[in-house]
Amino acid sequence: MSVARENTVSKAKAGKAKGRKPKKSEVTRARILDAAAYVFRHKGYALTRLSDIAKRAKTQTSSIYYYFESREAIVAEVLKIANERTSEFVQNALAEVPPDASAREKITAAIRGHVAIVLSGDQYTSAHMRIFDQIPPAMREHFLRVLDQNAEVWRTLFQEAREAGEIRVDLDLSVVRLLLLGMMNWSIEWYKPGRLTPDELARHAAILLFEGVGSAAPADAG
Amino acid sequence: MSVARENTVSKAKAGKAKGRKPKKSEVTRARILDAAAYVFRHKGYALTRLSDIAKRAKTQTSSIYYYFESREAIVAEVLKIANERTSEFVQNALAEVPPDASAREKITAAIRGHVAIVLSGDQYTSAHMRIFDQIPPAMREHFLRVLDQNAEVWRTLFQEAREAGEIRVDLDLSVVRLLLLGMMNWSIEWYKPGRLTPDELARHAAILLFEGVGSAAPADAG
DNA sequence: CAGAAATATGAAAATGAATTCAAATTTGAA
DNA sequence: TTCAAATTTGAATTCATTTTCATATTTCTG
Repeated sequence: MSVARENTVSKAKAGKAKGRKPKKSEVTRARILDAAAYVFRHKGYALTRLSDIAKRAKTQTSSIYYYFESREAIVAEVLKIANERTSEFVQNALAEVPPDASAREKITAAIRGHVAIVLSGDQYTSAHMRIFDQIPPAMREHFLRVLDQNAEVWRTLFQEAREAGEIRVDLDLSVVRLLLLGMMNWSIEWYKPGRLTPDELARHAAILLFEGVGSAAPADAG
Repeated sequence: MSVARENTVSKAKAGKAKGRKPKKSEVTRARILDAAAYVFRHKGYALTRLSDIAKRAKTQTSSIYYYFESREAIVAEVLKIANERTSEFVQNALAEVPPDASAREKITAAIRGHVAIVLSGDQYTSAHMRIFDQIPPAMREHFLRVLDQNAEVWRTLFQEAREAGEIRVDLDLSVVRLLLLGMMNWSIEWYKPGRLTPDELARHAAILLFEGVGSAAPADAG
């Protein structure tokens, strides 16, 4: 029932390296990014001050400029990392289902992965959801393209499902995919940890997607 | 099958009055609000300048202060109107279904109403979606309460549906309701007029909700 | 442990926008 | 037509924040 995966989020890796000792500047840079993600997540783009970020990163506002060109550069980096993580989570979840699984099983796994990261409390992902449509147009443009690339996995999954006859033919695949993404992404607006686990939410979403809420209910809508 | 009603959105009514000649100041105030909604919708909260609003309303930045206390006061008014309209649309859609209709039919109608306003291009509603989580915490707090009140209609509908045995019992009603709202609200992020009508999108959402994509398409599906 | 490179700092400058205000203009009622 | 009230205006003011910069401190290497 539960997903065994080690799909967890760690601190921003300072430097691409695996075992190399991180340079001090890399650590600081990562600390600033973590702080930025946190503040952006909680305050939104408009209300976030460089000084808020500096405070949380235990440094000076002016020090930030040693690591980043500008405020925008920080935002861009946060969004980039968020995208990487989201895509990673979905990939990991997918990697766990056996290759011969049905398309429906794969999609269900992907849903669990996506919901997991969205609701993980990961600051980067949360920040992304929160600030995406607050950023300057040019940057938005850029990340829309990134987003669209990441959507490719989903497109493929739904395509497979249709070919396997698992999706009724009077529905538009794109619309279905986007509605599903909507359910999942919007959940960050209302989800509060405690009453409901992400996996349980994912189960609901999968049921809505594939079976609908009608039990053996009277379909008679005359 | 289609929404026969004249569920349309008009310019901000200047003054509560029905037939009274609108005072000039009321007209101007409404023009500023319309402009504000438009700019907020397109630029988001952070990037909207009072001067943008003024320009679009064909007035001066400083003139705005004759009508509104502050920037915040404008935002608050825009959100208030948006909430009124959304709730109105859903109510209207509901008013059309015969009282003895099944809960499922009512919910389907409500979905059409909600999607209709969300995708209507109405500046107020769009602005609401766009800026809601960018506004200052206190205001957010306030409007969350308003939102929750408006959600009451939906709660009631789902409750009815469950009592009528139209919703399988292993699902949490709140979760289902919120996932549905998510599908619909998120659609503003990706919907582009043209390829797909709001009614068609609503149909997809209703199918996901009640039947899922896996079911066979009914032979005679309108 | 010296000296260079890397990093951090606080103060000052630059920016950009919201808001205030006193005065000018327009409106509408008598 | 007149005059008070309503509305508009542009110029200051205020304010908060980003960014720059010259200098100080720390870290790392040899």
